[in-house]
Amino acid sequence: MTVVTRFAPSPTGLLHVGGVRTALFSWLYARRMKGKFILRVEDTDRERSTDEAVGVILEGMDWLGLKADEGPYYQTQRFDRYREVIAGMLAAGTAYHCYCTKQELDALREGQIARKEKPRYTGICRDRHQPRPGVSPVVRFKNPLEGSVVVDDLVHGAVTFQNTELDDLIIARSDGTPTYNFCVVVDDMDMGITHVIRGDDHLNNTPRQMNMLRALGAKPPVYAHVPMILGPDGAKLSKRHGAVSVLQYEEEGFLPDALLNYLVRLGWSHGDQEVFTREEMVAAFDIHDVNKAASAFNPEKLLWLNQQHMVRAAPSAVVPYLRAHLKRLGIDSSDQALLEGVIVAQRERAKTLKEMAQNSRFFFVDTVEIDPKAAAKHLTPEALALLREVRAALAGLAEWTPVSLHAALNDLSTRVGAGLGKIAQPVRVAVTGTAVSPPIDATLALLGRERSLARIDAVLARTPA
RNA sequence: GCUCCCUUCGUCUAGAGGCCCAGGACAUAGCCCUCUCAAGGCUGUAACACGGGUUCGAAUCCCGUAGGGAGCGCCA
Repeated sequence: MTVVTRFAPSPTGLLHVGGVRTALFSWLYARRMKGKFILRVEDTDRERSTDEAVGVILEGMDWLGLKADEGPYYQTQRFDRYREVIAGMLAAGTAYHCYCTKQELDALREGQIARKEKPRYTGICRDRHQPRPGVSPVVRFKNPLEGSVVVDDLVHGAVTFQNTELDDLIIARSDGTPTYNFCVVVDDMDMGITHVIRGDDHLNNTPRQMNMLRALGAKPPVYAHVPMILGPDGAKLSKRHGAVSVLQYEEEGFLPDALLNYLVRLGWSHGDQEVFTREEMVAAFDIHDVNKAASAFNPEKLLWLNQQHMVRAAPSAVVPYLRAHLKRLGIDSSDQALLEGVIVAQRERAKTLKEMAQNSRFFFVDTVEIDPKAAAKHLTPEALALLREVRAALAGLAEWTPVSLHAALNDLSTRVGAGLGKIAQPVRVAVTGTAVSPPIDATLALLGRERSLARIDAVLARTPA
């Protein structure tokens, strides 16, 4: 049997890391089992669904590289099918029209709550076959009155629910539109979903869905309810607690593989391994190994992983991402060799691509502005004197490579009896404008002879100190 | 209120009765390396929610308690 999984977000809010992780688990499981992964947009709530949210879902999945084998399907385009199924259920007697009014239901519910009972529909209309004038009915599913339902969950194990705890849920509103729990059932059935991987907030809905599936003569899929992701403070992820659009992580300079790597390790592990390539994740992932408990999102570890991925990835693979971030700073470079060189030089001192781009401006602009603080500290009269020596030593270099530059600076250091630090800092400030940069030999090499000497000259000429 | 789920260092986790006076990772502290900043290396601080059982022996099994979460909508 081929495994078919699905990711079924509703576009009523933004796609955040919680959703991304369930999408990732579904995607990984499908890849691992050589199955199929389907994207389905659950937009039956016409009121709250927005095109913007749909856009974020599509763009987000695309950025993450979680490619769907089928879809996106939209529930709003399947209304005819839902209506057909409902008609069939009404004919078969597994569903019935309910003429209770909202007011009556509210009163019923309030009474139950007042009596400290579980609020539920009591099935008044099960046997009322007569329409009530002026009331357009909803359609309810006729849930079994006895027995129990066992969800054999891949994460939680067997979970048993008594049918007496379940009531007859509405599957079609009075305006005829189908409701969520029903659409899910029809879709999962029609699309041949074999494994439903979703947030454990849906565990309580599962027995009803299984009952409906059985009423429709379909075999329920295997379920895996994965725990939720909490905010860094352990509170539920909400708009106030870091529940930002997944696209924000792109803007902040994260590599998609790093985010995925971070997310997969929330609730899942593979020995002591922390860093996974996408391929390694696919090879090692098993939904059976997912934990039951919710986990808190830790931004610091994400940052660390992002750097790990920047360091381990092939520089050429990082180039497009760095370019995108440089572009945001108004820098448009297509110098592949320079970009790769910058990545290698900077990746050990940046946690994000955004940070890397910011710290690398000086490699791409014509002239640099000298940070006054750095100048005050490192461009003292003595330092300028040394800088003049450096200028002379470098100007005569036959070749301009990290090795030759390093040798030249070392020679100068012993010749004038000053530590390398005394020599490197003024040069660094002169060519980068700041007191922080990659090793000075690597920096000079990447910058090239022309620009390096020009910047040193500019500083020497700048202040007639 | 009822039903269901969850509970190992600050955080993510390993652990499926003896290998655990609990291992790894992030963070944190110290040291080393060092041309800046990093990265890296080494060392340290730090956890089995609580209480009962079962057992020669429990983080691991059972039962409670406490705490957290979810569902109970003509929302998804």
